[in-house]
Amino acid sequence: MLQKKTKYAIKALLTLAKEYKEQKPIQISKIAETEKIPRKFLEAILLELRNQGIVGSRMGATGGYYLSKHPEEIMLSTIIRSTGGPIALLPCVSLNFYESCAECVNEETCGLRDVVLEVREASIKILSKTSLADIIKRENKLIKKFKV
Amino acid sequence: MLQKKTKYAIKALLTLAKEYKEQKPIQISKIAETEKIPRKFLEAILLELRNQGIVGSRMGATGGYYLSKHPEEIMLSTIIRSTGGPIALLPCVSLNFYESCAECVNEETCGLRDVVLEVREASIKILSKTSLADIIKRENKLIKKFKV
DNA sequence: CAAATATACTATTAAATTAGTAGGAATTAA
DNA sequence: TTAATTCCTACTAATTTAATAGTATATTTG
Ligand code: FES
Ligand code: FES
Repeated sequence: MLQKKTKYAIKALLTLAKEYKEQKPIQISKIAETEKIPRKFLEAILLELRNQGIVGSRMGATGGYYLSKHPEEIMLSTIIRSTGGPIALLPCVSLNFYESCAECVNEETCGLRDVVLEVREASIKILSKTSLADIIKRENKLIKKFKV
Repeated sequence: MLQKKTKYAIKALLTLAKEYKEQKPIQISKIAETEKIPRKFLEAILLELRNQGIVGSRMGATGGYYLSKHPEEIMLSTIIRSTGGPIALLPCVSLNFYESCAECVNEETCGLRDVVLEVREASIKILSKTSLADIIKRENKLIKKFKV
């Protein structure tokens, strides 16, 4: 399961993506309101995303946050990882949060690891080809579909 | 990420699968020892698996636990679910642990949900076709491969 | 039947993670 | 200079996960 933090991050970035125009900042409070995210929590999340280079910011009055890349270049897998969420089901197959399995004698010959590796590949395949722009596209398609 | 509980469950069931012979019980303490699982914790896990119908048990001296089905019939997806682990990345796409997304206005038109749904399908496809017997087979293949 | 050896069950406790908050410093526009 | 905004550090609260304790109940065996 993704943490709330990760879900909030995705939602916040989607808001930025929807009004994307290079370097044009949007305020935390506005994002918090439209996405129903606790203001202070969102502040911390955006700060983290900034330190990861996913968003940029401008301080002071009329300041705020903006995407540091085009919405088509920001992938779901990147967002999940940047907010501390491992994608793999077990630490022994995680690229970015690797940890060896204490109880398993030998990783190389672990049958469970072998399966879980396959699941990770399948998940990453989808998550790393889906950008913020793609999510918005999907949304529009769904809206059309349900309006009929 | 799978919980330790889930990983312990899988490991324990693999031990039972490796010595599978209908109704032949193996003791908790033996499993705990070979898989390095805290004894009392494993006791609780096996009890839960029994209540889910995945294993059977016999009380008293010479008692213990045994698989209630053939190792080929016990799927990874079933074990994960039985130990409380949702497979989906978000509760709104979980079959067995469904919960609506508080902040999302409309599930039907949510683009994020749409992606996450796809990830779930991909994961379940693998997990629900992989049985305990399959894991053991994979293990043997890997052992062969690395022995050469 | 009694002793030994298992699981069954209930109730806690401990540890770790996640979620959220508080408050002031620094920065910028007007 | 003032108002609006992000930056940053340090907490606190809530929830979930991991693990333990202790007693009851069942079964085998001498
Ligand atoms: S090595 Fe990670 S599950 Fe065995
Ligand atoms: S409905 Fe679950 S993410 Fe939007």
